[in-house]
Amino acid sequence: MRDMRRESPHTASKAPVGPEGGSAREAVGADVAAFTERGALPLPPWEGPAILLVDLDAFFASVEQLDHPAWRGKPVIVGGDPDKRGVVSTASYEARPYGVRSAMPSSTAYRLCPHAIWTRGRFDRYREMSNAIMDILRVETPYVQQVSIDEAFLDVSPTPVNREHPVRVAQRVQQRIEEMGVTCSIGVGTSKTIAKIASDMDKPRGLTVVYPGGERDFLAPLPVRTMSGIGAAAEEKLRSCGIRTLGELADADEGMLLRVFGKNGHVMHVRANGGDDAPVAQDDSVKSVSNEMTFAVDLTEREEVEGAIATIAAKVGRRLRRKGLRGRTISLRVRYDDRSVRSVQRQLATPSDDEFAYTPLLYRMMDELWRPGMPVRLIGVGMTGFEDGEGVQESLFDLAEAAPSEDDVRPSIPDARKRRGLIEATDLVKDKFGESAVRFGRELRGEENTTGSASKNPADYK
DNA sequence: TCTGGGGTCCTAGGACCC
DNA sequence: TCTGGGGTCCTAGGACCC
Repeated sequence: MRDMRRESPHTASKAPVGPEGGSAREAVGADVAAFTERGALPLPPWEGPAILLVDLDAFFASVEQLDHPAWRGKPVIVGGDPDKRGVVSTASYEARPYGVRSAMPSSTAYRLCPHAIWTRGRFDRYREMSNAIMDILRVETPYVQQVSIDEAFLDVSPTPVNREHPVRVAQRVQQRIEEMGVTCSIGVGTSKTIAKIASDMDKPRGLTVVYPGGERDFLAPLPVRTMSGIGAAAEEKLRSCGIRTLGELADADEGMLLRVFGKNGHVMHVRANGGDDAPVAQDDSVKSVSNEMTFAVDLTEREEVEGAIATIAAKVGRRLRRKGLRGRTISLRVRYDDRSVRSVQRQLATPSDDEFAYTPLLYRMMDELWRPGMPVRLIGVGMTGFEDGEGVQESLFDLAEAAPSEDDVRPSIPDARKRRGLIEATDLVKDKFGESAVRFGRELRGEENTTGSASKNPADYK
């Protein structure tokens, strides 16, 4: 692992600076071996807010290496099949010198590193590990915002009650996580923006600290793309305005940024100046649930498409029920073989978690997206519009009493009751024997034509 | 045999109401 | 009859993140 880090493109010449202009890594020690020896050294005082971003290193691959000792020290790739339009979810640090990266097509990764150990991933296991690690973080502070399966912000600002130095907290967190069998990189700063960027500076097992007052100098030389929220499109627009670094962004005219980027122009400007004051959020409620399927071979027949919709709709329904959520808005997304995407959404008369209720509506929505002779590459089904107090259950009686509407998909009372019983029974079977144990008529037969990959989204493991 | 899947948030236009 | 705003909801699409 240590050798790999020297090969990382991020580490060279990017040591962050503190108020005295020195390297924070000098003051702090960048790895566990160093900080356990130097742990007693006095640290420069910390005034004001302190945010940590904890990022688990090559998380999925690291869990696989933890669970398979024979895989340790070897290139491990978690991702979809190379011959089925899959992509790399995570590459272990041993695979990265070959050029393998996240989000790369698996076929490319296979060419670069044919001897790598491949696995589709075990997401329940990653979820379990992630939850255990998040519990460790919550021992340090209740102010933990999990942003994905392998990342979380912590607000560890010193208070009159707890004056512990934020860097000491970060060192302890790093050690506790290593005791779990995986490693992490941590950024420490006065805002989420700074902590996030700092955490990316030194991986794996890095600890990068930007002291209060050092924000602008830290950010100024970095390319704009480094900052979260600036992607390919914004980078290109900024470049056409002559802005390439965060320093140039910080000095840019705010009026111009507002004209070009709207509300986001202000946010970008503030953040580039080190002024981000976004709180570590406590709200982690789920806002949408969706499933997508990319087909290894494009679909051309309407019947195949409806079969796929039924399969995906059933997955969404099952996840909604598991979470105790019912949504008011159903959406259908189609990607064609030219990669163009079209989508439609509809309001349901009654919030639903029941695929038998909304699948016929999805078929009608498909009529609007259907392009005869245009092969279908991907289909997605999503539900949004959950009630505020999520998980509130409606009785079957309420379900049948609600006012009818044009797109009403509700059954009669006896139908609803029978169906609910059927759904609960199949959910139980699927809990016990797995997702493919029970299939209904319209659902796709087998998984052979789908491509698998890994999600790091928080909603997927709550 | 290039380019997944799960999310969040924003925008812009239209409908509708007051 | 023509003219306005503002507010909210809905819809489609897109940028962005891990």
